[in-house]
Amino acid sequence: MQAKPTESELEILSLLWPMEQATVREIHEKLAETKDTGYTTTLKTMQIMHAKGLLRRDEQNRTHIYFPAVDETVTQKNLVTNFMATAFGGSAKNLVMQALGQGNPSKEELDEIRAFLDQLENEQ
Amino acid sequence: MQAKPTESELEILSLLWPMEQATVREIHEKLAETKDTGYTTTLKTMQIMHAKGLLRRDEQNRTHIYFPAVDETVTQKNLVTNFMATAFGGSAKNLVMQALGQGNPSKEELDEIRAFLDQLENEQ
DNA sequence: TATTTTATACGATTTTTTTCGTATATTATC
DNA sequence: GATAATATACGAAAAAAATCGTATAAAATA
Repeated sequence: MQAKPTESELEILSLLWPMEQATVREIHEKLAETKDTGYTTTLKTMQIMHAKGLLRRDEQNRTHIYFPAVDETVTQKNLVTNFMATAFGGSAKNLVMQALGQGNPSKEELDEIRAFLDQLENEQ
Repeated sequence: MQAKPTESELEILSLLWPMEQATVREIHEKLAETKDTGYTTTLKTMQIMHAKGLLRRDEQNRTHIYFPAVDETVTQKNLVTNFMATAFGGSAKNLVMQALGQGNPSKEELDEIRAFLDQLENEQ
C-alpha cells in the first residue's frame, strides 16, 4: 500500500505529474512562486519522498532527476476516498455538489460529467 | 477566517454536526469504535478545538456540553477548495469524476446531481 | 459516610511534518 | 589554476499535531 503523501509532498507531486520528470531546482523554483522556503527544504522533502517510495530518481549525473513513483489517478483515488469519508461522511453526492459549486466548471466540463453520470447508471 | 481543522478535529466535527450537541464522553465512545485512543486524548482535542473557536460549550454543569461553532457547509466548502487546489490542480471536473467513481451513488443521488448541473448551467 | 466512578484541567511527552544549516564534492567561471 | 556557484548528504532544530498521565474535584453508589 502506497504511503499517503503529506500536504507538502502533494504539492510536489502535483507539479511533477504534468512535468513527468524534474530536478530539485526546477521543482523548487515553481514552488517558490507560492511558497517561501529554502532550497534545501525542497531537496530534503524530495529525498524523504524518495525514501518513502513516492518518487524515483536517476542518480547517474550529479544533478539527480526525479520521477513520480506513484500514479496520479491512483493517488487521487486514495485521497478522495479518505477525504470523502472524513469530511463528507462518505457521501459522494455532497462532496460532488460542493466541488461543483466551488470550482467554476465550463459547459464542456459539465457535459463530460453528465456523460459520466449516464455511464455510471448503465453499469449498475 | 476560521481555522482549518486538522484530521482529528474533523473527525470530531463530523460526529458533532449531525448530533448538534454532545459531551466529551459521547464523542469519545463513537470515536472509540474506529480509533484506539484514550478518553483524555479526546477531551484534550475538544478543549483545543474550543480554544481555536471550532467548538462552543456550555459549562453550566460539571459535564460540559459541546456544540459546533463552525457551520458544516462553510467548513466543507473551505476544505474542498483547498483539497481541489492541492490534489487536483484546481479542476472541479477531475475531482468530481473521481468522487463519483468511488462512492457508490444511488440513482436518486445521480438525479440530484443532474439537477444541480442543470441549475449551474442556467446561472451562467 | 466511605468508596468508587467520572469529569475537567494541566503539563508533558511522543510522533509527525516542516524547515534549515553545514559539510563536502563537483561543475562552472574568472 | 583559483574562486565562485551549485549539487547532494546529513543531522538537527523548529513547528504542528496527537497522545497520555496525574492531580483534583464533583457526583454516584455501596
